[in-house]
This record gives sequence, structure tokens and C-alpha cells, in this order.
Amino acid sequence: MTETDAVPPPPSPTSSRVPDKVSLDGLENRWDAAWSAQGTYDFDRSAVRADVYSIDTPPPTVSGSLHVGHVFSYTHTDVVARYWRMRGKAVFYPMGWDDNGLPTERRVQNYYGVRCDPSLPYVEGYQPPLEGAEGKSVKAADQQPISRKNFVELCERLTAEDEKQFEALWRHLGLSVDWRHHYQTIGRSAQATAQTAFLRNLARDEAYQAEAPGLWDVTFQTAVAQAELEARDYPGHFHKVAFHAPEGPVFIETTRPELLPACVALIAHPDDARYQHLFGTTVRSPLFDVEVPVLAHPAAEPDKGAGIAMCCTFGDLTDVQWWRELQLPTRSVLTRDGRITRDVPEWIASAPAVELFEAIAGKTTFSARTAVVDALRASGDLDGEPVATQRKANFFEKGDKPLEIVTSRQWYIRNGGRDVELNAALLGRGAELAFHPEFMQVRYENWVGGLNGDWLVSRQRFFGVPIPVWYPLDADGEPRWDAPIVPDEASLPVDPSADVPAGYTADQRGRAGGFIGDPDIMDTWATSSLTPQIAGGWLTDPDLFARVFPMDLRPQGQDIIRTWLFSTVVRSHLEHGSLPWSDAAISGWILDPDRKKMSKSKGNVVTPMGLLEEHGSDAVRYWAASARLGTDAAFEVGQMKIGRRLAIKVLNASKFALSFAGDGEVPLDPSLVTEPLDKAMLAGLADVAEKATAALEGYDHTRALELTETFFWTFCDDYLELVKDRAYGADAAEGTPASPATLSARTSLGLALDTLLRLFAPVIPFATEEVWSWWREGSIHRAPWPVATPLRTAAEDADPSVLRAAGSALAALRKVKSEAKVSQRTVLTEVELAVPTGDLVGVRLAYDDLRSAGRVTELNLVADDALEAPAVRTAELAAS
RNA sequence: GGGCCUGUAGCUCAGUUGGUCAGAGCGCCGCGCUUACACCGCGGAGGUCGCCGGUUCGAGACCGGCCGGGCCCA
Repeated sequence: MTETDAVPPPPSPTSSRVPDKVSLDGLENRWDAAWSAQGTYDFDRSAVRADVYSIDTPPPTVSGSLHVGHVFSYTHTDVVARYWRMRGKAVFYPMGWDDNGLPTERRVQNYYGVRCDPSLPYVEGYQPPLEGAEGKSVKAADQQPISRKNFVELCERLTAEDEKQFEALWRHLGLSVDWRHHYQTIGRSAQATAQTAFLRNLARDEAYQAEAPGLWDVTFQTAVAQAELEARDYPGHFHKVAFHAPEGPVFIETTRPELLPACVALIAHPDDARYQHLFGTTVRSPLFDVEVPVLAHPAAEPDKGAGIAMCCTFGDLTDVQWWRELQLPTRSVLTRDGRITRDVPEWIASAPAVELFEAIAGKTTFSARTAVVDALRASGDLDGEPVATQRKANFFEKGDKPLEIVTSRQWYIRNGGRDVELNAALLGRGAELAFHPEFMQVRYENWVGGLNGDWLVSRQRFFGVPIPVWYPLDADGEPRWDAPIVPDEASLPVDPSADVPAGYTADQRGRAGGFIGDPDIMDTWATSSLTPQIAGGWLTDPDLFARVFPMDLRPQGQDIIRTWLFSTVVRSHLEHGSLPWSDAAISGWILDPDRKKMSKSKGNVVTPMGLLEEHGSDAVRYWAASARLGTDAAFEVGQMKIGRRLAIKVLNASKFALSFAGDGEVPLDPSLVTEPLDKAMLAGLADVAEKATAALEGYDHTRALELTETFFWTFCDDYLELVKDRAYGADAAEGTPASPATLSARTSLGLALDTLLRLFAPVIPFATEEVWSWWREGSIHRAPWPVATPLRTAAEDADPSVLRAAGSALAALRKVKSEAKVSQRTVLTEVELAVPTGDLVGVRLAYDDLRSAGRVTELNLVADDALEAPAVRTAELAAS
């Protein structure tokens, strides 16, 4: 190394103030307070985009509780944030709370004993009947109905409390969030953002409304999007039912005989030989006596049941497909509450059919099914008895009854589910996005490739961002759905159920010639798909937005690639014509020791705060950081104990390494390193620094940690032991200056510590900051990420294997004492040590240190190529 | 049924483009109060790398098939 200008000047030597006793206890509170007071993690908003690293943090659902899975994945993100901060980036690391949506609604209903009724007026200064009825479920009849605005206020009140606790936990965990930048998905700014984005989608014809059959949850009475589906096994029975053709019965098999009155066709596969003669003819349905055509469609499955199916409007998504593609009539018999319609439909004509329908009208699908099956049995149209089966049914992920399909007017945002070009463009965005690990990209592709419709964004719920439109009422008081009235962007957020559109007065609400507000709210993902815009100040702070967007990183769980990740890509693509971020880091699941996904109920047994308090935050972070991105990890207390051990070791080893300088200064000048063993150690550390840096750049924090940790233990167990006596200055008489050899050891210890602490800082921020404070100025988390240069300067061209060779020679000496069952402090008066030739040079270079660390009086080395590692041939133990 | 991930010491996992790669930690066994650390240190035992073929001079690593586990989509 000759270009001295490439070498940064050595840091000025620093005195150390090492406490007599070191401990991890209390570090979390102490350093959180210090970081907060010093603004250690404040985002520097003067930084230009190229110098910023911005993170689109997942806003946790505040109405749920945080569990160890959150601690796990948020730690991954924090490691990345801390790394880039040390690399000199202005890290934009905000925190959001997802308080919008159904989970909060349910909690608020029970907590305050209320229920939302959007038709009611707002009450100023409203007091709820209950406060803190946590855990109990208040019956709907006992819930006090209140206006949407009052309801939303209560949601906000409760979530504010939750958010305090969440923040306390994140601070205790040591997330290096800039708490000045936080948001709520139900906050005014988020609402304005969601509504603005929606109105712009509408203006560009990317949002539209349609009256169409869609999945419907009868419990929550809301439409549900494809992304919220969950297929579950659901018990049912196959019923073999006869339809009547002129030449005899045609048997179909169905699990939903109660939908018989909604039958519009029988459908078989076009290649199915059994039904060729029936295609184009009509048959009559049993009991209800409706004439329906027999048609061919490739979606019919020949080997399923009889191979011919009845198409009803609507039993499942295949029915919808047939209905749409074969242009079948609509004969709905189900209402939004999951019951059979009260009125007899006009297509049911014959007297017995009408009588039967009247009998099932208003019944749940379950009781209607029993009635229809009884009738089929009585009429002889049921062949055999129903056969039990497990079928897959679609459920709302938060629901517990199978979804029905109901025709309703809903809002959609185009997401490529109906448009080949947009679909291809979004697949292109996915390919452009760097997933970590890479294979997660496939999940995105599978999802986008398998979309079967646009994104349904309207929900018939209350606590959420309202769809920001009104509709004029015509002279008959009927809404003109096709002519929505939109607000000015400047007036957002609006609540159409309370606010009045321009050009109207409040008393025109609901009157002929007046207006009505859209009663729906948006899907929670319609808001959280805009977290980069919300956090980055898209509407309110364009200067900030330009500095942080498109963001660098989206960290999240693998389960919400189809929802959060994809919907965010959609919004950004439509609004900005770009990806919302360049990289996506996908964390795995936490599995309990039985290899099952850690459930919330189990997660609550181990509260995150309890975990942090028991093991220490650094220890828990170590456990999390030991798991690679995208890989499921076991919830393992053992790994946390190892993390705790590491953190304590860092304190102790640092205390030791710094102690040699006494009250004097810790030297860090590379030119003071003269001993070969010291150079070798620093050469090895330089390699580690380079490899760890490369690993972190590639989002492989696990590898970086492993490299650092492995080196650190060798540093403690071998290097520190070898140089101990030399570092003490045992060769110098009392009161004389330290010898060059001693100075070399002390400098090497200082340099090594300086680098190791910084390499560990992203994973164990508390212990490393504690040690840093003993002898350095400022926060380690603002210190530059270590580079190899000063280490290489000190090491020159030393071979790192010298330390390995000396260490294994030391192990051979230890083994003698261990096998002799004597203390490691026992003196060996005379030793013959056989060393493989390859190690001989290294062992010779460390000869004095080795002799001293092994307490050997006379150490003779002999070469032996037959050996793999140094071995003691003969040894004389001194009498103890 | 399709796609993706996964199967390495009792446990949790590393093994980068095929060539000392059969590893680490925990646990286990034995030893040691050594002035950084007993929340410690030292030493040791433990595996036919899921199974069967194939490619290769050489395969946990690449290819094919099978078996087992997980997730997603039908």
C-alpha cells in the first residue's frame, strides 16, 4: 500500500472509561432515551435522492397484538436500516399503524358497546355506554347505534392507546425508526391520499363501478376481493338429482341442491361423448319445473361426479364464468344475508313449484337445503342418498361461513385481471423488482398471472376511508350511479355520508332532485397500497416525496405478496408510472417447535415485551437476524440465549481489550502494528469486513453476522489468549514505556474492536453502543461502516492463516492439560510439538506468544506432514 | 392436479460457481474457580448429507424419478 492518500487518517487515540462491572441490564431504556434525545435516527431531509435510503415500513395492525413474528421481521428491516445508515445514507425509516378496517371495528364494538349505523347523525361530545369491555363480546342488540363519524372517533381513540404500546415495544426492541415520521392508515392524511389516488384513478378510467356477481360474506355483509379469499375444506354431500328430458332423466350431482330454483343450464364438457346428444336440447328441472338448456363448456370436468353440472346463478365462480361466457339469464334466489329470497321469482310458475318455494323463502341456505332434499326424495328425483364429501369452499379470510355470490354494484380498480396489456405491464414491474430472496418473485408472477378480475375496492363497512363520491337523485329519487359527483382534491378527505357536495345543500340529502353519498368505504388495501405515498408526503410535502420516492425497500411477509405488495405496485404503476421501490425483502414465518405456523393464540402466550425483557433485546434480535430472508424460522429460545451470550461477550472482551491501555489512550495508528500474529489477525478481519459488506449489500444479513461472529469467537478464544501477556506489557519493567511488541498488541486490539463493534452494530445495537460509549465519541450507529483499508494498511501482506495455525497449536497444548485433568494455568516445562509443515511458518511467527499463552518453559517444534493439525509429542507437566 | 420452497450430527441450521465440505452452535460426556467473562473457559464423542438411478476423473451440491414436510394456486 503506497498511496497514502487512499488511507483515511487514523482516528485520534481515545481514552477509555470502562466501567468496573459490565452488564446488559437496562441498556434498552438508557440507549433508547439517548438516541431519542440526540436525534440519532432523524432523517436528514436535506439529502438528495441518491444519498437517501428509504424504507416503506409495513404498518402493523394495531387492533391485533404484536407477536414474535413481528419482532422477527421488523428486526430484519432494522438491520438493513442500520447498515445503510452507517454506509452514510440518510435513512428514511418511518413507522405507520394500520388501524383502518374490520379488526378495529370489531374491537371497538366490544370495547365501547357500540355499533355503527351510517344513517344516524353525528353527536357532539358523545360518550359510549362502556369503556374497556375488553375480551367480552357485546351482543349486537345491546350495542348502541351511533353515526359513522362517532364510530370512527372511537376507533381513533382506542387505536391511539394501542399505538403507544406498540411504539414502546419497537423502541425497546431498538428499531431505528425516525418517530417524527409516523402515520395511521385511518389518519386524515392517509384518507386524503387514498381518496385523491382513487379520484385520479377514476378520472383516468382506472376505477369504475359495475353491477356484477361477486363474492359476498354473509356474516359481515360485504363484498370481498379475490385477494382476500381463502380456500378451505368444507364438509358437504353430493346429491344425485334427476333433470327431466323427453327420453328420460339426466342425472347431475350437486353439493348445493337448495340452488335448484336458481338453475339456468346444465353444462358438460364439449368432448364428453355421454352428452353429445343432449347439447342444444332442453331439460326441465325437478320440483321447480323450469326449462333449461344443456350446453357445452370446457370448464366442465368430465371426471367429476356425473360429468354434467347444473349452472346456478350463483353457486360458485365457475357458475359466474358460464353465466358470463354463455350469456345465461340471471335467476338469483339468495339475498345479502345469505337467505333465500322472500318473494317467489317470476320464472317459477307451476303451482307445486310455487308452493315449495314459499316453503323455503326466507330460510338460510342450510335449512332450505334440507327442505329441497326432502322434496326431491318425495318426488323420486333424488337418486340414492347423499354421499358425504369434503369440498373446497371459498371463505373470506376473516370469516367463518362460506362465501356466497351476490350481484351488487361495486367499485373496481383495474389491476390487470381483465386486461392483457395491463397484466403484462404489471408482470413487467414484478420482473423489474428485486426480490430477496429471488424465488419470491415467482409468487408475484403466479398471482398476477392467475387474476380473474379487477380489484374490487368497495366494502360495505364503516371504519375505513369512504369512497369519495355522491350521486345525484333524479326526479323519482333514484340515484344516478353513472353520474357520480366528485369533490375537489383540495377538500379531501371527505365523508360523503356527512359532507355535502358542491352545489347542493344539506337538506337535499336523500331527496328527489338532491343527492346521496356513496355509502361504502374502501378496502383496507386501497389505503395501505399507498403507504409509500402516505409516508413520503406525496400530497403534503412534495419536497420530501422527491427525496424518498420511489423508495428503496419494501420489507414484508410472504403471505401478503398478493395483497399488499401487488396492490402497491398497481397504484404506483398507475399513478407514477414506476415501481414504488427497487427492492422487496420478504421475511419467512415463525414456526413453533412443532413446525407449525405460530398462531396468534400461541404468540400471545409469549408476549414480545416479555421476551425482550427476559432475554434482552440484543439477544432476541440476534435470534431474528440469524434467520435468512424468506426462510421460516423456529421460535427458539436457545438461539436467544446464544445471542445474549454474544452480547455479554462483546462487553467483556471489549472491557478486556481496552483495559491494557490503563487510563491512557487506546492506540489506533496502523503503523504501530509490527508483530506478525497481530498483522495476521487484522488481515483476517479485513477479509471479514469485505465479505460481510458484500453480504449486506445483497440483503444477506445472516451471512454477514455469521462471518463476524465466527471471527469474533476466534478473536476471543485464540488471539486474545495468545497476546494477553504481551498486551499487558510483561516484558517492560514497572514505569518504563511499553515496548513496540506491546504497543503492537494494544493497537491491534483497538483496531479489531473498532471494526468488530461496527460490524455487529446493526444486529446488537445496545451492547455495541454501550461499548462504543466507553472510548469513542458519538453514536456507533452514526459511525461509518467499517472498511478493510486501515486493517490492510496495518496488516500489509500478512497471511491470515498464521492466526489459525497458532490457534491450533495452542489447542494442542490445551488438550494435553485437559487430558491430564489439570488447570490450564499449569506450567509445561518441556514440550515437543509436532506441526504440519504448512503450519510451521505460522507457528514459528507466533512462537513467543504461543509459549507464553501455553505456559511452556521449553517449546520444541518439529515438522510432521502426516498430521492434519499440530499435536503434542511429549510434554512435561510442572508439579502443581 | 399445477407452481414454489424444503429434507445435512439428538436439536436449530451453514455448506456461494461440483474438487480437504462432511461443518457451526446448542445439547451430551469429561475437565478446569485461568486477575475480561462461571450468563465462563478447555477438551471430547456424534452424520452411508431422505431414497434410487444418471452426468462426471470427482456430487449434500448438477439432471431424472420416488418418498416426506411446508406454502400458494386450481
